[in-house]
Amino acid sequence: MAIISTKGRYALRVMIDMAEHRREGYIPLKEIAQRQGISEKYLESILKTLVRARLLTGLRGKGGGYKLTREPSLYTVGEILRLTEDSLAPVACLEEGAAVCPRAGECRTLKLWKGLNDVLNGYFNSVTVADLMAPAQAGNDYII
Amino acid sequence: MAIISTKGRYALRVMIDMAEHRREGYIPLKEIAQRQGISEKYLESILKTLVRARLLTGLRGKGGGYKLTREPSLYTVGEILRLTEDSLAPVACLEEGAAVCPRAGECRTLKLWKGLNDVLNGYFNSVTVADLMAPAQAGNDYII
DNA sequence: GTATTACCTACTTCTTCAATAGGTTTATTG
DNA sequence: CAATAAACCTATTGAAGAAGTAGGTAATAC
Repeated sequence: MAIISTKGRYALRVMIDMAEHRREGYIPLKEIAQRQGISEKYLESILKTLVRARLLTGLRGKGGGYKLTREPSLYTVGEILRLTEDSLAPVACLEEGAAVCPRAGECRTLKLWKGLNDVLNGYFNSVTVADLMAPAQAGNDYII
Repeated sequence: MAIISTKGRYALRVMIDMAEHRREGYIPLKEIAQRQGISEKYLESILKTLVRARLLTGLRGKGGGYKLTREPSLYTVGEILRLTEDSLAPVACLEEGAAVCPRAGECRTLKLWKGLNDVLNGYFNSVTVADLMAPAQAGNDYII
C-alpha cells in the first residue's frame, strides 16, 4: 500500500484543522470528526497518541475538547508522522530496535537506504503545520 | 512496516548480483538464491516480474539461467522498485488509478504529498545499478 | 531420453491496517 | 445533586496484503 497510512494522514489533517481553529479554545472531537469526515471512534485513537506525546491537551467534561500546546509553526510534519506511523524507516534493517544485519558489511544497498532515510527526514522536518494552513484572509481568521 | 518490502529489496540485490557476474553468461536461479540467501521459490516469483518487463532474459534447459539485457548503468533503482513494489506512492490518493479525491480542492496536504512523490522519484531515478556494484578490483572482475 | 533449467497457477500463513464496541472517569450546568 | 457532555480506556473484529510454499509443465543441452 501507500507509504503513509490513513492514521498518519488523518493525524496531520487534524493538526492542521486544529491550528486553523486554535482561537476557539477547546474543540470537541465530535466537531473535528465531522469537519474532516473521519469516524469519531477512529479519530479518538489517533488523538490519544497525540495527547500522550503532548502535542495536544485534552479537557474532559462539558465545554471540553482538544487544544494545541504550541504555535503551529513549532510542529514539524516529521514529528507528527513519526508518532502516528508505526515506521517511516525505508527498510526493515533500519527500523528502530532492528537486529543488526549479518550482511551489513558486504551489503551493497545499505548506503542507498540510509540516503533515502536522510532524504525523507529532511523533507518531513522542513515542513511545519503552519506551512500547511490556509493563508489567513479577511473573515477567515482574526488578529488578537 | 518498512516503506520498501522484501520483494523490492531482494529484486535490487539480485540485479546487483547479476551485474557483478554479468561476464559469466546465463546464471541459474539456484546460484543467485544461494549467494543471496533467498529461497528459490520466492526468488522465482521476483525474477518472473523482471523478465516480463525485459530487465532480464531467461533461458531454459541445461546451461540456462538469467542474464541482464542492458549495461548496469542503464538500470535505475526507480525502475526496479516501481516494478516490484506494489506501490511507491506516498498516499492512497496518489496511487495509480486512484479515484479522484472529492476533497482535493480544499486539501491542505496534497502539495506536501506531491512534493514527497517528487523527492522519492528524484532520489530513486538518480541511482543506477552500476552505482551500487562493488568497485572493480584485481581478481574481482576482468576486462574483455 | 534424461537431466536441468525456466516458467506457471494456486494456495497458505501470518501480520498489520482500519475500524468498531462498550464501557469508565471527569467536568459543567441547571 | 442529577443530568449531560465530553475525554479516556481496553479489547475485538474484518479485510487486505506480505511473504513464502507446493506442485506441476515446457524447453533445451548432452
